Order: sequence, then C-alpha cells, then structure tokens
Amino acid sequence: MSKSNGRARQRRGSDQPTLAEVAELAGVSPITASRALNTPERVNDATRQRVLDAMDHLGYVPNLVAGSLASARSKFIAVIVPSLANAVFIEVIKGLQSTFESAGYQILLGNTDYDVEREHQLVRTFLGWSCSALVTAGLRHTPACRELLAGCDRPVMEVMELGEAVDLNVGLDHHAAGGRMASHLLERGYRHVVYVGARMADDYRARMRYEGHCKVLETAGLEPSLIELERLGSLEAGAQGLDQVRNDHPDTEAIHFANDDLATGALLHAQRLGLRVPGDIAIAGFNGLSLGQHVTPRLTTIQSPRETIGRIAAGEVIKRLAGSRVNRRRHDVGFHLLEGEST
Amino acid sequence: MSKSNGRARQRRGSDQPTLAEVAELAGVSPITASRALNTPERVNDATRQRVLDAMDHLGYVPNLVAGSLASARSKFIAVIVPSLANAVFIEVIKGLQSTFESAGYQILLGNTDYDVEREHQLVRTFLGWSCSALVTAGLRHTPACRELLAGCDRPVMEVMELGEAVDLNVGLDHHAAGGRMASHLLERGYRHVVYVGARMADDYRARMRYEGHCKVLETAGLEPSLIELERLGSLEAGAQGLDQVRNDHPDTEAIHFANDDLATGALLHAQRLGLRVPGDIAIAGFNGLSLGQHVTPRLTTIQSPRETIGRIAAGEVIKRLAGSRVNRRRHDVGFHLLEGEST
DNA sequence: TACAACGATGATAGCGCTATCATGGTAGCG
DNA sequence: CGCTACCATGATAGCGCTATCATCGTTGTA
Repeated sequence: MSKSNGRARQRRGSDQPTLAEVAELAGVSPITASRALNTPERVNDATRQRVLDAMDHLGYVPNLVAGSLASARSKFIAVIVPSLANAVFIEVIKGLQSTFESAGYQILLGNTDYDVEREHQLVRTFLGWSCSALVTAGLRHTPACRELLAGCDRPVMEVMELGEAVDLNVGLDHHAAGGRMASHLLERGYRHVVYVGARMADDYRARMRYEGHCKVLETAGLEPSLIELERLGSLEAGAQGLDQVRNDHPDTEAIHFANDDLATGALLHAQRLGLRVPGDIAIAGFNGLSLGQHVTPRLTTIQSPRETIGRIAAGEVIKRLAGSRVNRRRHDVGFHLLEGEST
Repeated sequence: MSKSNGRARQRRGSDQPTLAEVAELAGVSPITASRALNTPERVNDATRQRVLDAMDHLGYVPNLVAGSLASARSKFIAVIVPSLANAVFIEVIKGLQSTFESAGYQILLGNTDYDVEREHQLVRTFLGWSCSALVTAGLRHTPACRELLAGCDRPVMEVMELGEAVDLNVGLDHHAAGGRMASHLLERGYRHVVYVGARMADDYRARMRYEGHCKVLETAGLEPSLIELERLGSLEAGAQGLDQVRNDHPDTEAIHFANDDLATGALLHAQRLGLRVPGDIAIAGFNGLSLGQHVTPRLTTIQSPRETIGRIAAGEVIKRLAGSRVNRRRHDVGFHLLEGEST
C-alpha cells in the first residue's frame, strides 16, 4: 500500500509549472527556454516566440530562487536604514527604489531601529540572500559588520554622510551643514543660540551637525548650549523642546533644531503660545521638508537632497554592477541654506 | 594544458564556507549541521555546540537561497503598496514590518505607483521568490493578477479597505468614513459643502469616501459638488484646492478634503490668506495624521488606525503560516471622528 | 527479556535553474 | 573547396541546502 505510489520521494515544491515543462511544450531543451527569458538575443526569434507562448499557456512563473542559486547572484539590493518613522529615510528609499527598480533590481528593506547589532544581523541575512549589493545609511557599524561588508565582494554603498567608507559613499557633510546654519544665525545678529536635538546618542548625524554648530559659535567667542530630548524627532517633541528652552534658557534669541520636524513643531507651538517668530524667538531646522515651507513664517532650514542621494547612490551601484569601473568612490551632494522668515 | 586543472567544472558561487565545510570541521554530517541551525531541539546539545563553534570559526553565513530552494519556502513576505510618498502606507508598512520581523520574516517591498499592471508584475516576481505570503494594499487588481493571487496557495492579505477579498482582509469601510464626516459637517450646520480630492481615478479609496459623502448629502436633500486636483495629495495641492474652491464655489462653507495632507495644506494656506477657519470656511480631512493635530485650529478629521492595520494584518498572516486555522477572514479596524476646531 | 517507542544521526536524492562545454549547421574567405 | 568563425541549440553537472527514509542505540513497559 505504502509503495503503491512508486515515486514517494516526489517532493515538488509547488504545482507551479517548471522551465522543463515549458521547454517540453515548446519542443526545446530547458536551457534554451532559460535563454529565451534571460538572454533573448542568443535565441532564434521563432524559437523564442514558441517558448514565450508556452510560458504564457502554462502560466509559468520563473522560480527566481532556483535561478539565483544556480547563478550565484540575485537581483536583490539590500537597503538598510535606521528608521522608517523619519521622512528623510523614506525619501532616500524612494530615490533608491525608483532607480533600482527600473534597472530590474528588487529592494530588500531592513530597519535597524538605530541599533548597530541589528544592522550586523541584517547584513548577514541579506548576504545570505546573495544580494547583489548593499546600501546602508551611515558609516557607523560594529567592527564585525564592517569587516563583513569589506570582505563581501560586492558593491557596498554607504549613504547620508561623508567619511571613511568601506567602498562607495554618497552624502553630505553634516558638520559643515551645522556650521552653516550657526553662521547664518550669527549673521542675523543672534547671540544667545541654543541647539535642540533628540536622542542624539543614536542620531549621530544630528550630533555631527551640533559639533559644526559649536565650532562656529566658539570661533565667535560664544558659549554653545544644548538641550537634548528623549523622544525622536516629531512635532510633539519640538513643542516640548521650545518649552524647555524657554524654561532653562529664558534669554534665548534663536533655536537651532536638529531637524525640521522638531523645528516645525516648535514653530506651530509658538503660534499657539502667541509668540512672535522671529521677533520673540527665531527658529531654524534641518532637512528642507515641504512642511516647513508651508507654515507662516516659512522655516529657515538647510535643504538636503534626499531623493537625489538615493538616486545617485543607486546609479553608482548599478554602474558598478554593470562592470564599469566607478571613478568616484565618494560623492558629495552638498546642501544649501533655505532662508525662510523664521530667523 | 586545458585539462591540467582536473576540476574545470568547478564553479563555486563565492568563497563563502558552506554547510558541508562546517559539518566536516565539526565532525558531523551536513544534515546534522543543518538541523543544529534550524531545529536545534532535535540535536544533542554538545553536538550542536560543536557545530555552532565551527560556524563561528569559519565565519559561516547560511545561504538562504539554497535553503529556500530546497525547502520550497522562504521567509519572505511580499508587501505591495501603491506609493511611498503617502505617510499612510509608510505607517502600515511600519506595522507590518515590526510584526513580521520579530517573527523572523523578511519584507519584500514593492511599489506600484498606483498601476495595477505594475502590481501584477510585482506579484509574479514575488511569487518567483517563493514568498510565504503576500500583503497588498487594496482590493483592486487586474483579473489575471487576482487569479494568480487566488491560486497561489499561500496566505494573501489585502489591507486598507473591506470588501470581496481573495483571502484575508483587514481594513476599514471608506464609504462609511466619508459618510461619517459628511454627517458631521451637516450637524455643524454647513449646507454648502465641497469635496476635494486628488487623482481620484487612482486613489479609489478617496473616491469611495466621496461616494459615502454624496449619499449623506443627497439624503439631506443637498447637491454634492466635487473638485478634483491633478496632483497627488500634498500640502501644495491642498492650498491650490482651497483657491480653486473659492474661485469655483464662492459660497462654500465647508470643504471636505480627501486626506489630511490636502486639508492641512489648505488650512495653512487659509492662514496666509487671512481667512478665519472655521469662521470663513470650515476644513475637514481624513487620516488623523499627527500634523493636523498640531496646527491651529486643530484639524477635524477621521482617525484611521494605520499602524494597527499593519500589525493586525501581519498577525493574522503569521497565525495562518503557523498552521492555525484563521477564524476571521475579514477584520474591520474601524475609525473614529476626531473633532478639531477647524469645523 | 523481548519488543515497541523514541532520540540522535546519517545516506540519498533532489529543489529548479544556469554555467560550462560540446555539437552541428551555415556563412565568410582566400 | 577546405578552413575558420560564429550562431543556435543541447547534454551534463552542479549551486548549497533540506525532505525523506533509514539506521542504530537507548529507554520504558509488559
């Protein structure tokens, strides 16, 4: 009884048709069917059409897992970001996705929640998926993770900030950006300036901007002061930041927020409190989110080209994957000051 | 010469160590090494430790592609959304991701740009990756795509709205939500109400809300009017919507916007124009984004539990994958009216 | 003490595809 | 007309892993 089914070892993964069945229906060998799909120019037009018809007829869906195993590479690009809550990373992802998808790559998205151990774990998983390249936000990794990235023999793109990258690097100089805004505030005549950041132990790019900010203030002979919020950037937190500044540093003339979410939250809160901006207090942000340009007064901020970062990063990776030597390993996308009326 | 290298057929995909090498070092068979990783409870503790040590020593990274091929299933969950520009989908994705990742699943993200053909293509690709389940935003697909989903023999979760789903369904009743807001506006005494949407041919959930809105107005003996914007929801478009309403329907008392981005854009624009909200014009939105609750007056809107949708959807899919029969195939997450001062 | 039950491990055979080499046919060339 | 060059196609052999069945002790129970 148990032997009645002669092929007990049969363990087809699914009832999906396979390339072999397509090939049989089309009257060609499996490898020709494979070529009809992957390198159509190497197959006679008529043959190819016959194969495609057979695929259509059977409702064939290529098993990409098998293809990847056989060819030892997949059309996956691993993208690792620290957070999805932050519009900044979303926009970078958009830039990456549109470019990669149009080149036929599929994005594998990982979220570290600002945890470098988690990042290491994700890198391992993605390498296990034979991804063609990795894109990760930031230059900070655990030593083991950095080693893994350096030795993994595929393009590694680190985006957002510039510095000592493992391989490719697209971003901007956050230190300079923070300094630029501080200079702007000083030019406007503000002397009592406070920097407000959120969870800066995690958000080290905000800390880099703060360092740039400090340097400028110190050069001008001013004492920098910092308020650090517990919660990550949000309108909520920005409002709270404003309250805290008014409480701890009542003589403050201008607040330099670590990002636009905080700054806009503070600006809207100031309106509720009946404060004049910038008359009573000036407010500046960072990022150049659309939101900040729709409030009154418009937010003074630093425009960072986020979607562009994604697009350029994807472009460079694609170039590299296509085999062309990439000339520039580091790419500074720059930034510019957007002067609103809030300062 | 060409034969000197006896094993010319050698084509190792990479120089990564394999399970076989790990097994050899640990002095066990490959299958035991595999079990040490995947079903540790079926391996003697000492043996398992020896295997894990060997893995550590060699820097072994499991080839998940090979594993998926052999086992005919992957730890991938396909997630297909129409847009990444819209905060709503981002939040759903966050809910999905946190839940799926903690259950050991990896998300494959696809973006259709509101194109059902593109969706079909993505479904094919993801099925080709042997994903364990598919989550897609919305119930509208091409017939071929729907057929593919129905026949693919794994959990299919359709989120956002409720209706005739292929398999599982988590969402809310957009028709009712649109009606609820219309009722609110009528209760407030507004009679000249305009609905403003953006690209509603694509955003058919906005159209469903509009239909609910119309029904309520018609029941009250009022004539609904609609303004449709070309651009997708954004603060920018909302401002433009307000201008257009004031131009085309100067006697309008209240505007029911298709979403909070539009509504907030209009609200901020009204402030710039010196209009009183709701004195000169009342404004309502949909979604309950945090932004709308930080402007003055606070936006009246409908709170949709977006991250919850993602979390519940992921939970149901995981239950199904774990083998337990899912009792409820449809799950209404509901909504509630958030009364701000803008109406 | 015999035998079923179970726990730990191994041998074998693929999963569905593609890299590699091989083959037969046709065109180009002196 | 013989030769190389190239094009279209096929045969073979894996990619690295796991499903399945088999094996061999060790326990527990009658």
